[in-house]
Amino acid sequence: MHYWLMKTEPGTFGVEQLAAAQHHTTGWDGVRNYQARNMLRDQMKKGDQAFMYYSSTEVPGIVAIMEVVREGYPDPTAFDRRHEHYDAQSDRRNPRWFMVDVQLKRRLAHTVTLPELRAHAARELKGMVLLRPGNRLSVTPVESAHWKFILALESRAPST
DNA sequence: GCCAACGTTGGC
DNA sequence: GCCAACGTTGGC
Repeated sequence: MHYWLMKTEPGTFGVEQLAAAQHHTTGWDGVRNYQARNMLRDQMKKGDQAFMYYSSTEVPGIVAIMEVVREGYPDPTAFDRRHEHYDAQSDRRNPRWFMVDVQLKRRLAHTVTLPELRAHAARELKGMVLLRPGNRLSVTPVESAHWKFILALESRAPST
């Protein structure tokens, strides 16, 4: 089993919306970056776990755990002329963009914040892709040791 | 195939 | 709102 981190902006799609969705499940559509696309299409497997991460918010951080419940398939929003993620270069015969379905497993007891993660960037979370300078990938792999450590951070007192 | 210009991401 | 970092585009 592999672990991932998936970014979202709470104003666009937040954990409340995922919790309210049918079967607590949503298609993670709209990713328009080739590196992220490759992971969605080729690497993410049913049963993999993913952190839901809030970016572009007052306190960025990890808010929930999700599970991949459907493996990569073409992102239909790319075919929809009226959709903001429409891409004329993607067609059904040769789709360019892919997505997976994810299901909410649980919210974290409290947000594990970016500053909190950064505090461990030199040791326990060394090499974590999210923490690499200039990283902008919206889907990143998470090493299992890092995953476990972040869950241990969750059970500590919330940082301020 | 290089690389400058441009657009986007996302932390601060 | 600023801006650094990065990806993409397009002229040559």
